[in-house]
Amino acid sequence: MRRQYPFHLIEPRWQRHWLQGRTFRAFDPGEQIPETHPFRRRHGRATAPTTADPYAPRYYALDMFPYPSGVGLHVGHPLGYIATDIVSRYKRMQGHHVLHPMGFDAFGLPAEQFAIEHGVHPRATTEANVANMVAQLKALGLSCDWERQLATTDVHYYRWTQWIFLKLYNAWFNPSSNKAEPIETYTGPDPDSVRLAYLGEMPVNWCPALGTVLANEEVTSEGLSERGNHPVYKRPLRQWMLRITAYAERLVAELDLVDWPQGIKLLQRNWIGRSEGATVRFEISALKLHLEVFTTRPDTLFGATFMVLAPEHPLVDQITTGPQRKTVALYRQACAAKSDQERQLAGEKTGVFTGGCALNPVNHESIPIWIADYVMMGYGTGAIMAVPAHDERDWEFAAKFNLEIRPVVQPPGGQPLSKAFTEDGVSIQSGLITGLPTPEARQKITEWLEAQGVGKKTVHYKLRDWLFSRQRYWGEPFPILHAPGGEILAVEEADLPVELPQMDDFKPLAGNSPNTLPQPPLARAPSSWKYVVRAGVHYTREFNTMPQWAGSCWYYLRFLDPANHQHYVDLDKEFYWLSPRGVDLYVGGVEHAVLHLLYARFWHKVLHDLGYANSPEPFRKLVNQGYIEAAAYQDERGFYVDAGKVVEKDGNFFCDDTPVTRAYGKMGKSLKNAVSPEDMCRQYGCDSLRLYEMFMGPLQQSKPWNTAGVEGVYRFLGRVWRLFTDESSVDAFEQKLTILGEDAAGAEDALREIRLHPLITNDPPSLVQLTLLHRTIKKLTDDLQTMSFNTAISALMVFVNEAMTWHNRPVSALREFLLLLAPFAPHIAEELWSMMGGETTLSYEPWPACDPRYLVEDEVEIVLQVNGKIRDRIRTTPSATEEELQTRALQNAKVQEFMAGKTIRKVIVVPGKLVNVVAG
RNA sequence: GCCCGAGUGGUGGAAUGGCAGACACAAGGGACUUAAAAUCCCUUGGCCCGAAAGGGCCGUGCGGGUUCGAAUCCCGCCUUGGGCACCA
Repeated sequence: MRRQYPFHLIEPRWQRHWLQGRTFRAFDPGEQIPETHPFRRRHGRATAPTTADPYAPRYYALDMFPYPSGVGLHVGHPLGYIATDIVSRYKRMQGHHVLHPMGFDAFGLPAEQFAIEHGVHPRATTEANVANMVAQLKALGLSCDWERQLATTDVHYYRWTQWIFLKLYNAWFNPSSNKAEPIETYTGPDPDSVRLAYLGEMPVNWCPALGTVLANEEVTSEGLSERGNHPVYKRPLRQWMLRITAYAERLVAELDLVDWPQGIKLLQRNWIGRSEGATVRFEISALKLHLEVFTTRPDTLFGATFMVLAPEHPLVDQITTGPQRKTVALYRQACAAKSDQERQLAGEKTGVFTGGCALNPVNHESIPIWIADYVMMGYGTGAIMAVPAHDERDWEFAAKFNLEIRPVVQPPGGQPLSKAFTEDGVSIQSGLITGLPTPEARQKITEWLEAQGVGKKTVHYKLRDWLFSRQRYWGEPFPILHAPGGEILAVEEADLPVELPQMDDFKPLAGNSPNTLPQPPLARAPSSWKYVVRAGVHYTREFNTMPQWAGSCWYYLRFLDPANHQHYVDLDKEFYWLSPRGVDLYVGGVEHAVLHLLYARFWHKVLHDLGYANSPEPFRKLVNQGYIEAAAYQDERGFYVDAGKVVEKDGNFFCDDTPVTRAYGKMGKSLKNAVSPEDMCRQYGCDSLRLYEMFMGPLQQSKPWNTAGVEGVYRFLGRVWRLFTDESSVDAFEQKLTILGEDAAGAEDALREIRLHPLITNDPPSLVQLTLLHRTIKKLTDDLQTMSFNTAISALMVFVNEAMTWHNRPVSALREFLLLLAPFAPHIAEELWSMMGGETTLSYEPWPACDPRYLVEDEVEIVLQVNGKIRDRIRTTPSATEEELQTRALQNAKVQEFMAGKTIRKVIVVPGKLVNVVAG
């Protein structure tokens, strides 16, 4: 296949030019700008010509940074990077100061697993992988400020991750001010009980196969680890927790401040799971005890005919009466033996009676107390009042164990209940709230409970505190020391970082038994690291490490000031780039909806409360790119075969002559259908790759990769090349290349011998040419605003297809076109720009302005309809009045033909568009 | 089970109340060429009438509705992707 244009010379040349010229350096306010930098010509101020105009609008475009995995990138990864790069380049041309950084989320399981598999230290593999991926990313021509590159594993980075942890440890959430404050402002008896980072002994998700505990967010709904699908067990362990629940309310409410897809907001809201209700106190007079339950339907209290406790509830032993002890003990044992997964498979309800009874506070009836595993210890108080008439689960339980079902809410129709009625209705048989509709009943009974001192209005959340420690080597060490007596001492800020010790054996101790206990690898670290003396006391370091999410919680802040050794980020820079509402554009996969995005918002809010960040939210606008899918092929055994080896014959697929079946899935290693960006760049050039990824369809949508589809945009760039260049000089150049060798030293110089197309002239563009140009400018500007890259590229194609037929090619129009093309295909645009006499780079050239004069049309086509069906079209001036249009429509032969024999009932005229004659 | 999103030619998609299928891919035909590649031109949703020019009918997952007019709005269903799942 003949090469469309010499991208293999053009692309490296401009990538080198940008890098060496520091073209995409994001200058901070006050920073010295080199004399010759194109940024200076655009943004240098007359009064302070050497620094950037601090008042120019700034723009922060960010990608979710990648893991530096050993297999590198496939063409699915750059989708978002290309999108933010196009926006960055566009914003730069619009006069914004653009910050577009890139970094690596290098701690955590994948990097460590890779290191274990290859028997090398994770530091070494991480560094090699980062270097490889940087090269891959640079080859895409991203306009990143590489001087800000960082990795979460850099000591100078994780030092500040540890510093933020100390801030969390030394802070508490003050409910009266509704924000985090330094722990010193806490006046209660036990500061350790309110810290935002605390050691808690609680049932956690223990995954023996991974040798570590996991956060709730890392466990799937099947009770398996999100990474690797290993079984997970609940075990009570003493672990570091972050008090994210203190922020539950703000994490829900302040979603209103950000411009995110509704779906993502909904996912977060559902995960946080706010529900309003009441806590109600049930006395157990015989034992001088009481039980608290949480209910969202306090209006159904009069229908509570029994109570149910979680099997693990701490009061079960006291409540259980003699004759029931054996049954209860057996049932509790059976429950404990079940994994989360088994317990979630909701089969028939099980449970046993404890023998105890409690008093319903509203009517002082004595009701039996049961235990059942459909009540979870982890939500509410671990105990419920059961109202079988109005709760499906309670109904099922009552039906099975023959307990009373007492309706207390009348459905609108009033028919007798055949199943639980859970909607709103009118209270009946309910004392003081009888006759009230549900919302009022709920409010009135809550007030009554509060007045009686037996209950209060309560808000509950599904969100649990964040389990923050891992029994892994490759993570940030905690800046925490343990005294022999168990007291905790935080490492002084001045003593940070706590460096990860050099170790040869860093493998986690994995096991198959759920009863193996976590053993952090750092417990095997050298004694010199493990033991610390402070003020004569011998301390042991914390052996757990932080989870992968820690580093990604704040990297967008460190990009603002990556080399600062005094502060985690300079507050003035933070204010400049992030105020008032955070990163301007954040693009990444939807899979981080409740993990990274929730954690990062939490940290940001703490930093904000403590005065270390100005904005209340980290990410103002979020866009989720879709997945790139690709055909994947399975053989008879169901194993995936290398998609690159599959051939199609008459609609069937074969790999090495054995038949295989086709399916579509997310591109990646596991489906053996990855396509590498390098292959694409080698064959078509990265401008084509960029263009194709954007041309495939809307960014947010998942779509299948089709390598053949690249041909279309590649041909388009070939046409662009031929629009500008003289054919005979290109032929001469190609011949010279053949003689010199493709990559010979002189090859790049030979590029300069290519002349402009002879039809390119300095003549002013014609009206037709200007009309096309300005329509294209309008379309591109609108589409970039909404990130509709696919239709923007289509408009560029329309322009070129049209311009190829022109008899002259006016310089001014072509230059404007290049500026429109530049964000999408920057290399070819730069090359042609310089051929057209441009100096240095077009990156800071002003974005073309659309002149509305050229958008007005002197003639429009009007559609003529009869009863909604198109019968003819007429051409007319855009200013034609409704009357004129109506007259012309009614006189139209085709219209009359279809109206024949009918009477006109109505005529609808939409000026500039259509006339619809309604006849019958 | 509940909550979101999607469903348009052979394919990716465009059109978000006013011309369905922009722009591409693939396919077919032609020009150029010794040949190929590349390039350029033409055809390309289905069915029907016509020798042709041209014309008609149907068509945006399915069924209903609102409207002069619906791919687009509303109701019900089907398929599919994702999230949650005994959350009191």
